[in-house]
Amino acid sequence: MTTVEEPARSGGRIRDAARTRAEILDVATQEFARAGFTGARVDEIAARTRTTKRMIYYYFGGKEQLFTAVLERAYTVIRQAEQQLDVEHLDPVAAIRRLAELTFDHHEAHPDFIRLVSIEYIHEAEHIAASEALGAIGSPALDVIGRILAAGRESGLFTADVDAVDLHAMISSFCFFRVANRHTFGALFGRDLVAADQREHYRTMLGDMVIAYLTADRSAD
Amino acid sequence: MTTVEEPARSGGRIRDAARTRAEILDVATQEFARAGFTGARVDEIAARTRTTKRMIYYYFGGKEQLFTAVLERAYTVIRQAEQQLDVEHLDPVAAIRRLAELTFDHHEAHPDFIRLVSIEYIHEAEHIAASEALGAIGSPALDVIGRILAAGRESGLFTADVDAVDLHAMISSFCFFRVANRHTFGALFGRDLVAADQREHYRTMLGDMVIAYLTADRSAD
DNA sequence: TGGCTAATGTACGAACTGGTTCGTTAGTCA
DNA sequence: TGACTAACGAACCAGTTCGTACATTAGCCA
Repeated sequence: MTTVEEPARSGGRIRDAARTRAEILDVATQEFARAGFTGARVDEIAARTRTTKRMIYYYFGGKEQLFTAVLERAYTVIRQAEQQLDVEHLDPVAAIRRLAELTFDHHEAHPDFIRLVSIEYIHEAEHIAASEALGAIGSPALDVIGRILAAGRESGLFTADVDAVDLHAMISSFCFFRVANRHTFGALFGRDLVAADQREHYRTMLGDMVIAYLTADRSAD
Repeated sequence: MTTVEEPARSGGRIRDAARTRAEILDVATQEFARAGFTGARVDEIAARTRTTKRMIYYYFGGKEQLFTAVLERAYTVIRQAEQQLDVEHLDPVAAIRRLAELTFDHHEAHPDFIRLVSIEYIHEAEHIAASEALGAIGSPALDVIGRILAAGRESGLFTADVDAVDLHAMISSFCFFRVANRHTFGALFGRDLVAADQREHYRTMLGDMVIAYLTADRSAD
């Protein structure tokens, strides 16, 4: 989440539409992630900004559209990370593992993103549906996965018959759950899935799981 | 979720503490799942009940405690399902697959439960923490998993070095994600993870994944 | 340099919401 | 059978919350 820098306000009013907009988005992201859509307070967002509530309505139109804008930016960030992925020079096994680790790392580094997605689920993805930007964003990772899968199957290493979307779901589910259920799981089973000293353990576990699934001996089938 | 039956109200006031309490819980479960904790309206819950808001405060004390009670009952239901599990006569591979399928089926059959857990995560599990009942509920499934794992390792079938809690997390993550991200994932990737005609596909995929992980050839390690 | 507009700030209000106050009644038990 | 209490209902209240009407100003361009 790109954070707006903090230039000491030179007393009077500053006119900088881009900065004002970005600052509202930053604070709104935090507030929505903190309290959910309904729980988030427009006044609270305004108060933690160097501008006023009036500007939120001026730039975004309303609470609903503001949340949509927040989601759009959050998804853009993860898509950009995926785009920087460069694994196709690796052998299929290493490539998949690398890709899974990228997802793992991103989820861990962006708990706010996970919270926003959880919140959006409660609202049945209506804001995503309302956004043209998100409908067309696609997922670069999907193309990469598709190519790695094809290469792996061709070489005979991968035996599983999955497509890119399902494998992406499998990888995401593990990464998502670990963060999204950190507190509930912790309270119920007494284990912190995001504890720092367990990080490598779960990161390896994810890779092992995906590779085992893809390369399992299916001669008995 | 046990639903209260609907005896035609015989005109006057009926006094049935247990029924009133249960009815409030039923409606509250729906309302909280629908709109989240903050989004849920106490007045709305009362309106959809044959009693009044006054009774909610009479029996539960407040919105917060009502939500805690709703969570307690929801978790109790899944724990009961786990308790009825009878898989220890099966071989380890079949037993684990059976257990994974039970979790799969329960998550699919109880989307409201998934929503409640997601909502509780947004509130950092504070209601679970506030409930003595939930702190001690444990998970019968964990004991079962532990015994199956031990048997599988002893027979040499299972090569993975996981404990019951982590395997439970792995199974749950797949089942949880599929339901919890149904709408968001669908809107972004155009695939409904809970589509009826894909049910067997994902159910098999889960089992394959877990078994592959547990039985993977680790001789190269 | 003067005017024009995008950008900004202040103050307010109508509707809502969780929670409470006060009064009523059904059922039971001595 | 009468009194006592658990169970219930209606109306209300104080604080909050999204959204807006109105006033103002910075900065650019003719």
